[in-house]
Amino acid sequence: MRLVIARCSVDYIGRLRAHLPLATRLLMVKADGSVLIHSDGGSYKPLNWMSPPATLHVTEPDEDDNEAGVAEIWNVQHAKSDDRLVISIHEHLHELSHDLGADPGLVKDGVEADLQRLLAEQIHLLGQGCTLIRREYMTAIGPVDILARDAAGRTVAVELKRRGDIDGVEQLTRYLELLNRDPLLAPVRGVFAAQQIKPQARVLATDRGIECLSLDYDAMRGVDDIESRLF
Amino acid sequence: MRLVIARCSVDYIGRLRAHLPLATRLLMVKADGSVLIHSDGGSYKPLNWMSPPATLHVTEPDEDDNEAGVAEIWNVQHAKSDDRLVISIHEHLHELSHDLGADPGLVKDGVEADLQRLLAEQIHLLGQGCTLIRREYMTAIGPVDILARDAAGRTVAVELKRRGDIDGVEQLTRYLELLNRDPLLAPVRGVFAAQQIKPQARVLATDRGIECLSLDYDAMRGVDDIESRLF
DNA sequence: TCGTGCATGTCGAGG
DNA sequence: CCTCGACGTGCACGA
Repeated sequence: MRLVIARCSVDYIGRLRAHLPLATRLLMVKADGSVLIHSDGGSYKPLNWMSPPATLHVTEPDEDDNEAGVAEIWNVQHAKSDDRLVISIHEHLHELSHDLGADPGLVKDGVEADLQRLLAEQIHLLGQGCTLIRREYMTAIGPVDILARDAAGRTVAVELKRRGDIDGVEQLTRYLELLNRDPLLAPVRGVFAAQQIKPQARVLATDRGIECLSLDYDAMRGVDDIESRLF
Repeated sequence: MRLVIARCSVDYIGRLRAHLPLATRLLMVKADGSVLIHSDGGSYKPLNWMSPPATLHVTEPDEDDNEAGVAEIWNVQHAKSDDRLVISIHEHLHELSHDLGADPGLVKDGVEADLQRLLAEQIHLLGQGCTLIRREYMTAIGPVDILARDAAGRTVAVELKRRGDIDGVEQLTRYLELLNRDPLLAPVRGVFAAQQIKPQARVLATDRGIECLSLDYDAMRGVDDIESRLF
């Protein structure tokens, strides 16, 4: 990785066009040829960037550029598209290079997949006597997160979200509409399950006869840990 | 901005939990307290990060940490939530600080507005004899991208997307429902226009009697260029 | 390789 | 403040 602090202007030409006026910024060149241009604020998104794989080609400024104070031009060309980044460097302030090597990568815990696994294992949270039919039950308009059968033998379709919002209720509504056309499954109950369910989503779900289920992830993981320790 | 190359491990506890095993990485501390942890690959998204506003508090390692080889611990606490990043620094390899100042920001040119302008200008793409009523036709629930009249005199509501997926069909459905209550406009045809339309969105649209229209942006821009050259 | 859905999404506009 | 929609979305996973 190569880090350069420089006064520069930047132009991106590709899926759209974008321009950064002259200012002091951090240029980060990664081992795979990707380039990030960061300011001293904002979130993790760079002001501008080039995705890998890309190649960096440094050229001398032409007469006009030279007159404008450009010392060096970086042409960053994406390897698989016409996307191009042109960095006009006016002043080179700092430089630092270091080989970081490969990274072991991030280990995540608590994304929707974890929540789905836990709910499938603790399917009784849907109600006494519920049994799992399957996770990721495929339909023409996408997979239903969890399909189960309740104590009375009715099919239950579960839409699972980390944060329950209106669009999640819409999604479940579409699934229910489709599933209820299948005589082997109908009638199908809907359950909207999430760690947090927004009031508006709860109102909409209730209005459509969809049950809301708040999930306590820490408690569910606690149960999972205890079960794991038994084996 | 402060840049540190260090051998470190990282733990994030917040909306989820995430862990980065010990490795050499770039730590970027911005002026607003945000922190980014980058490896030497991947795209612009850091391995882990803390959004602003946040505060960095450096503490000495306790006995266990010391034994494990930790030299220094960075506690990064988000100012408005419980999100927390703990960076255990084993080895400090490089350091570089520089005040970048405020950035003038990115100037973007021509994205979604272009597609809408082009379709309005080439309204015949909706079908022979179509005429434009207006762009951004306002309704109580938001603006319809394009409203037109077809050769048979029927109103046509167009929802325009760069990438057409189910959400766009839902949006157009809401507009059609509303527009069809207006006796001056009803009956209103729906056209879902996008550069690419996903199969599931196409299924849903067709099921609801909404026509799908794939747009060739390059061709449309080409026509635009030719027309421009005539004047 | 391509398509699909999630994301600690981020970001900006508008009510 | 919150909601909604766009994004050069990125990203992992499955067909």
